[in-house]
Amino acid sequence: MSTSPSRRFKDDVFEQFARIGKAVASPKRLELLDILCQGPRTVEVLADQASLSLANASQHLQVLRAARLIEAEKSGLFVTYRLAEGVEGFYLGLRHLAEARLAEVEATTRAWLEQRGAMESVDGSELLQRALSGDVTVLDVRPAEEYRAGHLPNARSVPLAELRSRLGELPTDREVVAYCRGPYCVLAIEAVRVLREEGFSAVRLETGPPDWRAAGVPVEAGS
Amino acid sequence: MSTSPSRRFKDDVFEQFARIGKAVASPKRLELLDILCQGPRTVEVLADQASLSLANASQHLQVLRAARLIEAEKSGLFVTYRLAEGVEGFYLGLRHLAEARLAEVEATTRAWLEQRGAMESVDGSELLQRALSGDVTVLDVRPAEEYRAGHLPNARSVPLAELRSRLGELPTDREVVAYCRGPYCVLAIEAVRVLREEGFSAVRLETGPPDWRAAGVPVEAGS
DNA sequence: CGACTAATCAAGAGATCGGTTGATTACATG
DNA sequence: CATGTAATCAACCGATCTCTTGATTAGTCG
Repeated sequence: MSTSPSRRFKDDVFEQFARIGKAVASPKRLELLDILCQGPRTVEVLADQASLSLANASQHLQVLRAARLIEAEKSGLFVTYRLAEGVEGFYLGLRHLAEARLAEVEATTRAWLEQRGAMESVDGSELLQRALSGDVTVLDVRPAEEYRAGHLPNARSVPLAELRSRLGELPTDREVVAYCRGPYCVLAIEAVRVLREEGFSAVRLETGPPDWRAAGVPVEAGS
Repeated sequence: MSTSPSRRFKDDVFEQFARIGKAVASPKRLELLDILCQGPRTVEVLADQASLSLANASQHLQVLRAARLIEAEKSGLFVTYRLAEGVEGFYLGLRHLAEARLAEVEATTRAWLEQRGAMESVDGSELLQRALSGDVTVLDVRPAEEYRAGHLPNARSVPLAELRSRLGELPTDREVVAYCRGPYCVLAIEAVRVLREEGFSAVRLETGPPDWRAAGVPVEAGS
């Protein structure tokens, strides 16, 4: 059976589209994209954060690069990968679609949060407004370096690892809002747990820098 | 080696996200989504338009359904599939990303169009404005049934199959704008070729109903 | 009820994908 | 130039995916 030329054309086109699809068909590659939404990273860091072997991470990154979703830049001994133009928006769109349509995502997160005893879910945008307003203490509990790369205007950097030892710095009469990398990062969840243990009134802001950028919320850089 | 609970959580979450990715990792499934952007269809029609065997189409549709991208409704002997909420936007986003980032898509289309001798590429949005303004003849060359489901305000339905025999209906002193299902549908390309052969000044509008809906362009229904 | 049809199910062959391991390349540094 | 390190390449196995074929399930109609 012979194929019509227009069929061949369509097959070609959709084959191309599917390259993007195939690139985001693997959980690990999605996780790499998620990490890269935070900013450029070297292969080693990516492999570490995504719990992959170096070789495996490198392979996944090359798949993403072949689909033009990320770009590589070699400087000296290190290769730094960054998201390509327009990919952050696409990834967030995929995530939102998954959250909206797959009840399982909600179920998984709920299960995790409940197990950590942190379930009161404050309305996200309202909480973000309060964080921006300045009448709560806003904590950025990511590693200091990530804080430097971009953070909420009046957030102070207190990496989770240092939180316990720096509790004295925090005013005890104000509510504390903690955030980290986004909805599926666990740093802020842990931070809130610690803060509550120590008697603070703390809540978690579920969104992170990528979400804010996409929504046009101002994100400061530097210390 | 034991995995930390937070690693397990992340793995679960990204596994869920990847369900969406896997669903759009196949060219055939993307084509099915593309067709469904035009409106609900039965399995048989989908199989036919995508050049798939019935069983194969059914399988692909079930993959899409498992990812909650489409919904099925059985009425009598037929099962009608439709896009789920928010999926059209996601699909268009994927397509735009592919067009923007994969030079190969551009190359494929260009090759096809050149071969058909139809390469002058008029600016899309400007052409759409002219089509809406009413001072050109606008032809919807899709099957009549699809015209009825939604079309540009002052377009008239002239299915490609009937075009040659109905050329007399068209004013000869005005430019003709023909459109079909979208950028990767070949009906309008063929229509423009025919029209030019017959002495008309004709151009193709590359966008289609899904694009217009996404852009907020009014789309009328009925005859 | 029996014939017919839309759609799905089930099983299998072949291709593709994912991750591991060990070697190799490319660059920096003493 | 020898050494060390970031990253990639190459080969391989098991798992998953795709499509085909043939049987099966639901629903319609005479």
